[in-house]
Amino acid sequence: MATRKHKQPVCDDKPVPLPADEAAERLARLAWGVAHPARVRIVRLLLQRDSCVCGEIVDNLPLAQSTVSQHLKILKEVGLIQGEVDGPKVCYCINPAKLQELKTLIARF
Amino acid sequence: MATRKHKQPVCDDKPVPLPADEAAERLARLAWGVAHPARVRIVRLLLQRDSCVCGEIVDNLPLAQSTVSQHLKILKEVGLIQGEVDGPKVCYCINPAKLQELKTLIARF
DNA sequence: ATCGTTAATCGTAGATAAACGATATTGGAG
DNA sequence: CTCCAATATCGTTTATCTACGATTAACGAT
Repeated sequence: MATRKHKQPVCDDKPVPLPADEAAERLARLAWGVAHPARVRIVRLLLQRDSCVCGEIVDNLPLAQSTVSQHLKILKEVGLIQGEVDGPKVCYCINPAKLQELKTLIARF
Repeated sequence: MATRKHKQPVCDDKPVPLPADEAAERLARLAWGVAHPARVRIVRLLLQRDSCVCGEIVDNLPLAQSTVSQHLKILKEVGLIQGEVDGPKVCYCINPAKLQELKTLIARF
């Protein structure tokens, strides 16, 4: 996608379509974070209980522990959640700022 | 994902975790529709011009016509846009109801 | 009837995602 | 120090996405 080698008069009438592109990528990335039922449920769960040990999340999803761990990783990478090590456990919680950003960007659609 | 053969007491204390799951899938599917920069831009474009011939969309994206056509197909499948044949051209427009649904579901997060 | 334009579909290649089991890693208990 | 429980990571398999060019289908106009 990022190569941009086709179409577009390159630099004629329009100012340039790139500024909108960066915004599009941020929104796409955030949307992507919740573009899977398991991840939607994880976010919901974290919002309800406000914080949640990984094991609880696993128990609430019909997925293997390793799979859940991967989804958590994705959500972390996107920035929607953050995990804090608490002894042998890891406590996850929502990153309100990022969630708000997602809400705002979608709302402004 | 859909096989559900791990974890969860299957059918004990909880009424059943499926109602929430269905909602999660609807949201995930809608989010998925805009989980790609090109599709975000298409939606934006359609909102600006309120209707748009396919060719214009192609001209506004750094992608081949066939690729754009695929993204349009995805957006159509998700229900966010609809296309109407107009002679040899196809005029796309937003499906306001679906977009609203997406907004609402995200806002209620 | 044929041609040119527009858009969808086909076929393919490469990248990424999703899921799992198995294996490491970490930290607290004994 | 050793063991156990909780997570993360690895390796693999299968499926889906993304992108492209080429082809097909649909329509208007000549």
